[in-house]
Amino acid sequence: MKPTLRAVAETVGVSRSTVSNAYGRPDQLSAELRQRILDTARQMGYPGPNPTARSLRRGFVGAIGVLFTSRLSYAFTDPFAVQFLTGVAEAAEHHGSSLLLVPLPGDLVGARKAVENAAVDGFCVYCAGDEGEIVDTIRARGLPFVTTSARPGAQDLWVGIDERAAARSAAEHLTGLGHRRVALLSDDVLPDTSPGLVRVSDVADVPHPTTRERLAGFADAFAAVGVTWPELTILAAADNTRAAGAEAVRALAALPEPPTAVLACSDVLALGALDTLRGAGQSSSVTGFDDIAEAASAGLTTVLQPGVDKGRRSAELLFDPPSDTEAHQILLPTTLVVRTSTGPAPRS
Amino acid sequence: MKPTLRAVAETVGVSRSTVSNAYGRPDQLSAELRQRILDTARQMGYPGPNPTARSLRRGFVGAIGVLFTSRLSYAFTDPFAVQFLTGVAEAAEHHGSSLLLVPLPGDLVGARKAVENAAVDGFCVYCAGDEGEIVDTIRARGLPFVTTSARPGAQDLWVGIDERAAARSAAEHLTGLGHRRVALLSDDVLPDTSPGLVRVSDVADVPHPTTRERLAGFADAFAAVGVTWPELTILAAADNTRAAGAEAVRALAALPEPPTAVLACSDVLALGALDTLRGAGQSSSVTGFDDIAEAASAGLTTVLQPGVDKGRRSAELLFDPPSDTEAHQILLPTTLVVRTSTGPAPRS
DNA sequence: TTGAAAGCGATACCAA
DNA sequence: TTGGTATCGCTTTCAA
Repeated sequence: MKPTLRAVAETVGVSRSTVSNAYGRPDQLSAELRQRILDTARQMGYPGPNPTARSLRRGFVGAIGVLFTSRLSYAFTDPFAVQFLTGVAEAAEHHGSSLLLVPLPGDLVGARKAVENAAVDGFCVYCAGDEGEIVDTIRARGLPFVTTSARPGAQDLWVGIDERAAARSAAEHLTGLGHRRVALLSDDVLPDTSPGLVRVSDVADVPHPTTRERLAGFADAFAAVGVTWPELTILAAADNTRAAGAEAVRALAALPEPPTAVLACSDVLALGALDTLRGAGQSSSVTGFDDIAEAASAGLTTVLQPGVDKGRRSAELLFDPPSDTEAHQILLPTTLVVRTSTGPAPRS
Repeated sequence: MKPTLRAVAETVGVSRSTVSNAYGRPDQLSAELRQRILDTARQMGYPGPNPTARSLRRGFVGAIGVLFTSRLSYAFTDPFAVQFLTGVAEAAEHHGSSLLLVPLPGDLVGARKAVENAAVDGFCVYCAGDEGEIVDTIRARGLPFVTTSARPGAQDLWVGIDERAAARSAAEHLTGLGHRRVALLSDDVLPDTSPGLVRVSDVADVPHPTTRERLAGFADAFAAVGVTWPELTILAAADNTRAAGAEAVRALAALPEPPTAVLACSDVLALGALDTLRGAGQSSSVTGFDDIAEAASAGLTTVLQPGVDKGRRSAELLFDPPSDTEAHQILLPTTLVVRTSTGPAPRS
C-alpha cells in the first residue's frame, strides 16, 4: 500500500496541512521545511496528493468531458469527429485540462448513467441524437455544457453552423446542374429502420436534429424547382461509415428509374456511395458534407465546415463562459466546395 | 447549490446508507422504499451520487488514461495514433471504462505533474520519448501501465512490434531494387535540431527509442550490402506531420548527388516526402511506416503494423493483467506492403 | 510559519 | 431490510 499524506506528516513530525502546503502552496512554508518534507515523501514512496481526493475537496476536477452518441470507437472512425476532437484537445491543452471521452450507450438509462458518472467540470456534447435527455441530465448535475447540434433554447452555449442553409447550398448546386431525381443519404434517419430505402412521410418526423435540418435543407432547394418531398428518395445508412454508405446505395439498383444524384449528410457516407456507384460504372453525381481530408483526394463536392474550429471554440466557451448572453451562440461559416464528383444531369 | 445524498436522506427520513443503496445496490432495500427515495431525490434536484466522492471511497475511478508524448492535438493529426486510440476505445468501452486523454506538456516537471494529477486506474503510454521519467512517475503512483515503445525491462506490460526488423524489411526491399544512396526521414531524431539535413554520428545517439530502432533497422539492411551509416543521409522533420515531411525533404535539392530513395519512419512523413518529390517531378522511391488508410490511395510502399490491435490489446492487458509473467509481452506482426511508390534504382 | 479541526460526498461493514 | 459509524485522502479557514 502506498503511504498517504497523513503518513508523511507523521513521519516528518508536522501537521497534514503543512505537508499539503508543501505540494500545493510552496509559499506557505519555509523552503527548508518544504524540502525536508518532499525528500521524506519521496523516500517513503509517497506518490503525491491523490487526485481524486484533491478533486473532491477542491470541488473541481481539471477535466472536461466529450460526449459521443455513438460507440466511442466510432468517434475515431469519422474524420470529422477527429477534427472536432483535435480542436477540443487544443483548447483543453491550453487550459491544462484533460479530456474525458465518454461513450454513450444506446439506451437512455445507460446514457444517463454515463453522464452522471463522469468526473468532469463540464461537457462538450458532440452530436447527441437524444440531445434533450442528455442535456437534461447534465443540467441536473449543475454542470456547464456546450452543444453543437441544432440550436436549442437561446440560453445554452452553442457552437455550430446553419445546417439547413449549408445543406441547401449543396442541393442548389445540383439543381443548377439540372438534377431533379435524387436520393438523400444519411444515418440516423428514423429509429429502428433497416438500411436502404426508407419512407419518411415528413422531414419533421426525423428525430435527430442535425439529420433533420440537413435533409430539410436539401429538400428546400428541390422544392424551389418544383420537386416535392415525396419525390425524393431517402436512403438510410446503418451508421456513419464509408461501408454503410456503400451498402445503403446498393438499394438504388433495384429502382426502375435510379436517381441521377446522391446527396449525403456526411463525407464518409458520400465516399461510400462513390465506391458503390463508380464500382458499378455509374457516373451519378454525389455530394458530401464536412470536407474531410479524403474528400479532396476523392474529388468529392462537399460542404466545408470548420471542424477544428468548432471543437476549439466549443471548449473555449466552456472554459470562459461569456458574461454577455448574446455571445453564447457562435455561428460558424460553411462553404460549398465544388470538385469532380458532381456534373450535369444526363438528358432524360 | 445542488443537494447532497445526506440532504436526501434527511428529507426522506432514512439513513445515508439506505439512500446510497437505493442507487448502487437496489437489492438491498425494498422496491417501495427505493422508489420513494428516488422520487424524492429527483424532486429535490439531487443529481445522483457525486462521481468523485464515489471514486474516492471506492478506490477506483472507472477511467484509464492515455499518454501522448507530443501535444495532445497532434495525437489526432497522425492517423496511426487515431488507429491506436480506436483500439483502446474499443477495449475501454467493452469494460465500461472511460478514456482520459492526458496532454503532456513539453517540460519534464509539467509532464510529471500531469501524470500525478490524472484521476485514472491505469495508463496506456503511447510512444513516449522520455519514457523513463514518465513511467517512473506512473510507477510511483502504484498504477498499472502498458507501454508500446521499444521493449523495456521484461517485467513491464508491453504491446508492440519488432521495430528494427520491420524497418529492415522496408530497407531490404529497397536494397533489392538496387538503391544504395538513400535518405532516412524521421521526426524526433535529435533534441533541438533544426529540420532538414542532420549529422548523427551514431544511431545509438538517437534518444527516442522507436526512432532509434527504426533507423537502426534501416541501417542494418544497407550495412548488409556494404553501405555504412555515415553514407546514409539523415533528414529531420520538425514533427510527425505531412507538411513537416514535405518540408524536410526539400533539403535534398541542395545535395550534389541526391539520394534515389527516401525511407520515412511514418506514413505521414512519407506522404509529405512524396508531395515534394513528385511535385518536383522526381521519381525517387519512398517508403513509409504504419500503413494508414491514405497510404493505400497514394500507392505508398510501407510497413503495415496493426494499429487498432495494438490499442485494443494494450487496454486489454491493462484491464486483465496476465498472471503469467511470460504473457506480459505481446509481439504483434508487421508486413511489408509493396505499392507503386518504390521502383528500381536508376542506373548510375 | 505552523497546526487543529472541520469537512468535501459518498460507501461498506457490521449490528440490529 | 435498515441504520450507525468509520473512513476514503486531502484542503482550508482560522487561530496560535
